Amino acid sequence: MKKKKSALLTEVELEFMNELWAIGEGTVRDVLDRLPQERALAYTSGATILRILEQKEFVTSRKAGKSHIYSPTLAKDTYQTRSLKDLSMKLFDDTPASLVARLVDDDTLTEEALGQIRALVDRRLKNESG
Amino acid sequence: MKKKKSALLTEVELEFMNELWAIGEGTVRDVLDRLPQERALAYTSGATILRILEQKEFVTSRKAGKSHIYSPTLAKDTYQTRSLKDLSMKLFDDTPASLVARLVDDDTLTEEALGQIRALVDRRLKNESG
DNA sequence: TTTGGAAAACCAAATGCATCGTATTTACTC
DNA sequence: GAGTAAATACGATGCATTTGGTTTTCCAAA
Repeated sequence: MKKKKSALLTEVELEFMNELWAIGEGTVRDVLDRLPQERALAYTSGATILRILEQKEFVTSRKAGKSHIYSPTLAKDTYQTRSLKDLSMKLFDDTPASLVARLVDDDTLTEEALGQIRALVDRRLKNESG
Repeated sequence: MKKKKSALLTEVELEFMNELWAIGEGTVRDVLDRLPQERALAYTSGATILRILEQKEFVTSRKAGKSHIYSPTLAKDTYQTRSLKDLSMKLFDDTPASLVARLVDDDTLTEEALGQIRALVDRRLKNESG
């Protein structure tokens, strides 16, 4: 009885979800129109992706006129957390600190970004409920 | 002429690379023996994965006796950075700070882990070459 | 030195999923 | 009812994962 829910989005699925998260909800056309110029997908391709997302329960749809309007069933935040957990588990021995260690070692990080990161951590530590 | 270097490991490839990184180098048998009990892959499956990794230039091999010995061509650190960059780009608007924000918002993070994270960031900020 | 066997390499493919599209049908609008 | 835009059905292609069957390679014993 292994309920091995995949839970993670594929590359193209994520591409579509990002647009849905940005606009809240939308039709196939809405999403397609938001993709970059050079990404010239056929209408049916977009429809297929959204249908698959619905099947995997990442989105739901409702009928409006002749179109379906799709909306995410999970918040982007939630999915971000899930992804980080997955990456941490697979590549960082399930140790979030070592993930951050690698991140802040990145030479291309700006000082500004570093400052922001410290501020975030500090704020969180202060707000810790005792 | 798009030279679309994939650059990222698949799930099983990563599983194998993790073992190679742990032991430095090894044969098909060496890697297979390190996988968890319940992961009962056929020998040929392991050999195939390593051959693909070699083809993608994530490992090289040398002959020793009748076996091949495989070793990584890139450090785990390097690949960690690459993965984080990819995740940050695809899911965090290319803003590492928001990635950390999500990470430290995770309720399951221990206070200890949070402290470690802050220490890392502080150390990095102090060591900034002026 | 030959040979027999074990371990590994090599080859070729089956399965399943992700991506993308064409052809066809359906459903509004005027 | 004609025209248009969306939905649905269906399938081609390619990659990831896994394996079985066959050949090669090396070692050790007769």
